[in-house]
Amino acid sequence: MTKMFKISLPDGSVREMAAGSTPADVAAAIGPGLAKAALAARVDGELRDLNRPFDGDSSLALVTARDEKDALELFRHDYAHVLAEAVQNLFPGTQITFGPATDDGFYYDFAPAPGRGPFTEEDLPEIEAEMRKVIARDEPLIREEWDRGDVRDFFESTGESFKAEWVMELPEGEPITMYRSGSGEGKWMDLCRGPHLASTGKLDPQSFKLTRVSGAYWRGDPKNPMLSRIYGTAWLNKKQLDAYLVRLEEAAKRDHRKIGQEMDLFHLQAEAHGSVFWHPKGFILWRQLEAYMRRRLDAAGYAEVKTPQLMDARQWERSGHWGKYRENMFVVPDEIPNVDDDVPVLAGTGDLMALKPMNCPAHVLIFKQGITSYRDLPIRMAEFGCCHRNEPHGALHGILRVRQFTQDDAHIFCREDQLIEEVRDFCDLLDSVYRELGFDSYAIKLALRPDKRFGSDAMWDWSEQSLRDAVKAAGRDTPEFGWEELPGEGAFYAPKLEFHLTDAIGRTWQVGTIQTDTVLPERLDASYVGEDGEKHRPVMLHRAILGTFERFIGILIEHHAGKFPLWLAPIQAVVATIVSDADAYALKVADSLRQAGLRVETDLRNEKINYKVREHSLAKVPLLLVVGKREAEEGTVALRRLGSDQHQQVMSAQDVLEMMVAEALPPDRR
RNA sequence: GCCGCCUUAGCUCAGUUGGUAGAGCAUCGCAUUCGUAAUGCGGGGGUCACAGGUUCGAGUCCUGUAGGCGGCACCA
Repeated sequence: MTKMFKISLPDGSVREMAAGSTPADVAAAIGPGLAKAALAARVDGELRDLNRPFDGDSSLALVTARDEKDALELFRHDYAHVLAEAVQNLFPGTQITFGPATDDGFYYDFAPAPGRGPFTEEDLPEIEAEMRKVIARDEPLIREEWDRGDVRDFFESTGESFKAEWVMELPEGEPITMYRSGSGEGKWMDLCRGPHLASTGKLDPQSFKLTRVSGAYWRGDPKNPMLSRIYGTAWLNKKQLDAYLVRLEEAAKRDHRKIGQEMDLFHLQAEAHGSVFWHPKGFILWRQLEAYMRRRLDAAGYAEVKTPQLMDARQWERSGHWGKYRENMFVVPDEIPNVDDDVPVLAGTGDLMALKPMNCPAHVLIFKQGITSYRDLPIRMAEFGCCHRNEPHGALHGILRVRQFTQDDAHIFCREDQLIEEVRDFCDLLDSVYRELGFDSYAIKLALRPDKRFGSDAMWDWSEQSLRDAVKAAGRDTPEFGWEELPGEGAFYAPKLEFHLTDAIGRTWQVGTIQTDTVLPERLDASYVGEDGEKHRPVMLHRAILGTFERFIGILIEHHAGKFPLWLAPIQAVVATIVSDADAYALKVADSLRQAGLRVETDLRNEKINYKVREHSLAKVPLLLVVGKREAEEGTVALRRLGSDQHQQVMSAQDVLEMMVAEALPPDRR
């Protein structure tokens, strides 16, 4: 008698199925519609192939396109598989490596065939066409379990050295899954954990698009060969794909680099590679933000300082930066000989100085002046510190990643027993600042000890745990905050809590941070006198909320798409005339607004009002005050808000002034 | 730093198989005084990123350099 398995379904019903049967059989037994719609199966919670037989009594949930998250993941993974097959069909000798699903699609990394360079964008249409052929052939994807050594032998025989290398690092003894496309011998094989759809024909040939190519190191290590990566995007249907492409185009319009130029906020140029030229309008954003942060820090018990740009290299040696951070530092000679001669710019000797890449050592030096009692702690020392870091050139990105930047930095010197509370207070302050600046959501990560580091493992254990505890105490170690731990990503002196915001096209950027450091106080011999009269080491918390003005303003520009709230807007209002008869009145109105501290310009040009409205709207000026003969006679203005097409509101000049003054208050002053 | 692509007027972009650079917007001048997203006419503006090379001739082909863009790696 055939052995039967009990398969329980989500609706609570149980089906008896013969051993050897599969989720596909269950779907077929329920109905042809479901059999057709089923993409994969969740068996006891694990996502599996539809045609993989049950191991025993199981719970089963069939996955269809309605389970959007699972379905997308399956489709994207399968597109990657089809991409690899298509590439090998077209370019024999190309080696396959890895090809996962991503947040918006998939990619696959290839080692180009000997004599052939990396793929270029010109190759993509041909590859897409071949992918559609593979889909049209509706090749079954068959899961097979292989022995590890057999997999290696197979890939060595087919010249797939990357796959052969990788498989030997998988755990020994466990069965390895291989997927075979098509039926007969010699069909396409890939080493893959799966699961996959039942066949390539389950994919929609119109719902994916290959988007770009790039280089990527084999296994992410620069010492390894560079592979050629092909990216694609894939969605459940063509409509979703099109919507995604439109969304990308829309997002590109918010790009801070584009808006920065359009609104004349800043520029970058090769002669100051990686440093920002702030134009008057852009610097208004900076000044507003700086004044806001200064008020918030004052209120939170910080004391502001200013420290040197350049310090003797020996000081950086003591702090450890010279040893661990040297390649990122700009070093300058203290003396240049023969200055009267026509010497090359770089001919320098004598002592070396370095531009500060961080403010922390200088703050420790201030801390060390005089004697600090335990009663003085915590000391919260803040600086809007301008730092220089010689970043890898390929890493620079608009004003989000630059070589000269100003941090809203501070260091909190405290006792161990004060640490949790300080971290928690910081998290609260940061949360309040982000919300006031319009960011309701952000992600929190804990970056753990890197390979290149100072300090004992015990110190790191303690530092990491203290940050973990503080986040837990603040109730922020939840998925809602994108909480995760990142092994190996900490600074060389301390683990970091990282606070991330997202740019227009969905890339995330670290902005805020707090780091528990016991290394630097030790290296620079900072101490306080405790209750017991003995010297003790303070804990040093490195922290920033905006991170840097450059990056934060860049994100702020993208977040608002250049349409800033009134308190930040570089030009808050333009008084525009309809006819020259109103010129004197327009100047008077503008002047009274300026006297009230508002940033106002006038537009008295001999142009039609339509033209002026269009121009100032495109310039994203929040308020347009239109005045003609009528307004001049009645002492009013016709107010038009950015984005409120057609609507205008006639108000007395005095009312507009009062309204604007109230609305232009920074969020902490309301 | 690594891989691919890109660099033409202030901005956005055309420029056929190599034959000596063009549009729109902006700017300047003139006219127009007009009620909520482009008034008309005219003028000026370019070592085609930079440096070499091939060629009778290079914006166009080749090499190198510097930036930029998208990734990788690195990191606020």
